[in-house]
Amino acid sequence: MTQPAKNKKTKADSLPVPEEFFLQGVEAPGLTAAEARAIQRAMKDRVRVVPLEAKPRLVAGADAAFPDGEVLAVACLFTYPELELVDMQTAVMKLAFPYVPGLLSFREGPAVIRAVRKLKERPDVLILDGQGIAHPQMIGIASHVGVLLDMPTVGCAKSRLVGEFLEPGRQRGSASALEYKGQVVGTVLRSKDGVRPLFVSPGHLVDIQDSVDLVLSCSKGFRLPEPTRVADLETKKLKKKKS
DNA sequence: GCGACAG
DNA sequence: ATCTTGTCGC
Repeated sequence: MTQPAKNKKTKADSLPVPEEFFLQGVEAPGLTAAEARAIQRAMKDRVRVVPLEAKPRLVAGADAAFPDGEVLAVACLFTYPELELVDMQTAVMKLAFPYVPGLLSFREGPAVIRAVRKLKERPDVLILDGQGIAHPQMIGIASHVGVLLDMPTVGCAKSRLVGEFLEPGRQRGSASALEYKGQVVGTVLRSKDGVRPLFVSPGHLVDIQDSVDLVLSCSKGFRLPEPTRVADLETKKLKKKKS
């Protein structure tokens, strides 16, 4: 048996063991899109869509902004269901991955994870700006971050990435199924009368019903639920400060 | 080959 | 996401 002159081994071939996905995958600079997708395929089996284990007492929201060449993530912690802000943490990193539809977690994930880890208390559930399983590989940023943090997460995106749906009613609370490849992967939810609907899908350790209930119970008069809304506002304030 | 395409 | 003032609507 003749062996190839070169034992070419791509980063995708030498996939890290689960515990090392974060260090070797997500934070690896120079990662290619193909390698990122390989990591997603290897990680997707770890995503668990199950009912939330217990009623949450602490809910967090995270989002990111991009001050030239950097990723600035903010994580906000709230009591639930009161929704009182009790902590806020940030993380700044060099931008190491471009925006590629379907690979958002490799661009924002690292910073978001760092910010969440800095919170003084561990959230019972985390809401992220993006998709959960409503994703081409069933592992959007919410699922990806949830697996890496081993924490319940909910994806709450402002627009659609994949799937078909019927426009939900115009009243707050109206919802319709988001289907993709014959599966219901999420809910198109009207969080406020007359506004554009939100695309809610389970990230990790939560199910579709939990996701919708949480987003709705966290929405206080605005389109976005408080955790994500406040994190987004803060993200922009901090970015402005930098420039 | 032609669209679609989280943030 | 980001570049950007005023402006239409509830």
